[in-house]
Amino acid sequence: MSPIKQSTYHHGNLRRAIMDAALAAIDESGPTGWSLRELARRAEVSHAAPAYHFGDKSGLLTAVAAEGYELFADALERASDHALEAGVAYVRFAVNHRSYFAVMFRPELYRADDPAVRTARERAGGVLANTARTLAPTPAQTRTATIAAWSLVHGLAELWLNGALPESADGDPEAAARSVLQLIFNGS
Amino acid sequence: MSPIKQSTYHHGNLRRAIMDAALAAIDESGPTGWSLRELARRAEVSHAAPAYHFGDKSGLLTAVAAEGYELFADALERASDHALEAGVAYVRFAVNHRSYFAVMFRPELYRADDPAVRTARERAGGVLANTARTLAPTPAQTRTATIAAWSLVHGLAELWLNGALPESADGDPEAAARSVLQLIFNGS
DNA sequence: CTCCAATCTTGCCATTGCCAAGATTGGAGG
DNA sequence: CCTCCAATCTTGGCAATGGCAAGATTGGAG
Repeated sequence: MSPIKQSTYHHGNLRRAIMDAALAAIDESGPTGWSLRELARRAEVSHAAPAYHFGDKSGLLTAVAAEGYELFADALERASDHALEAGVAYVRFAVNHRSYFAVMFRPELYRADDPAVRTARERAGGVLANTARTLAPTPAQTRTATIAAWSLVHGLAELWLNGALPESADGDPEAAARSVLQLIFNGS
Repeated sequence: MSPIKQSTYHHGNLRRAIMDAALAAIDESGPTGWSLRELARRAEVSHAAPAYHFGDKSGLLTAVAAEGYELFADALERASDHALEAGVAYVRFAVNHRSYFAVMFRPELYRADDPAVRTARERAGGVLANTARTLAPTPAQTRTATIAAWSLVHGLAELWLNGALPESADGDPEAAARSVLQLIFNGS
């Protein structure tokens, strides 16, 4: 709008802007339904700016996964007092941060052995394992119970996100998670 | 090897050959880790042969999803006598046919409203719902129990496939499914 | 034997991912 | 205040990709 021509060069760090554009794009078209150049146009940067900050496409997704696992670990920690609430938090995170979630559990899309990713993922895994530990009827079944609980919430999140459940059209994911978890934990 | 130059034109129907090449490629690099032209080279056809048979990339994945849901429904039907065995069959299908499975539950990759896909998916869903019906403690919880059972096996399959569980490196997915399901169903 | 529709190929173009080289900037050091 | 520099960002270019259009080949119908 200004009649004075602005510089064509950006100065601040565009890294955040590009990440946000990527998250928005993933939200709309899935983790692979967009191109780097399209992203650059969204963020109003040159077509090579993403490559400068992230190396390449899988580098960008690596950063998304790392940040995602950090946020995920935070969210699980906040609810780790009660196993049931932690399960609800798992599903809530998946639904409210679907861009992160859709990348995190598709290791073929990014460098899963990246140090930042590995650290964050292990932190989240630790919280999860700790929370699930209380669920096993006997100590010998700790591992099986952990896998069962994890599978339950992860499966619900995935089915909800990809629209396999009719409920995901208009329903409330947290309520669904709560009733499923109550049925499994308490038999009611 | 033959000294006589073969015709450069294929005659039979290449559709099957291209599908198989696609399945192999998906197996190696995930549902989006390959290109149509790479596929054509694999199947030793021209670079436009896939487009003739499937229209475009998402058309090819639509065909994969449709065939996948058919095979999936078959597999579930064969085990539908016992809920637990049906659950094991769910996981077994995911692991043994990961190419299909990886596409089926990513509707943003293909045309989910395709008639063939829709029919096959509804058939599989029917078998699943029928099998799970016996699990609810009270009739009012039928829906919740169905979602719970589905989530459990689906989550285990996903976690196993993307390597989130350490067990998936060398373990036996069917055994894992069986112990998880026994713990949830029988409490042991 | 002729012809045709289905099948498959070649040719083409805009777009993409990525690399190399150039441009611009704020800030450090004098 | 000036110079210089490293980080940041842009422009330019190339091979590969997806998809369309047009041409080639074939088995089979009549």
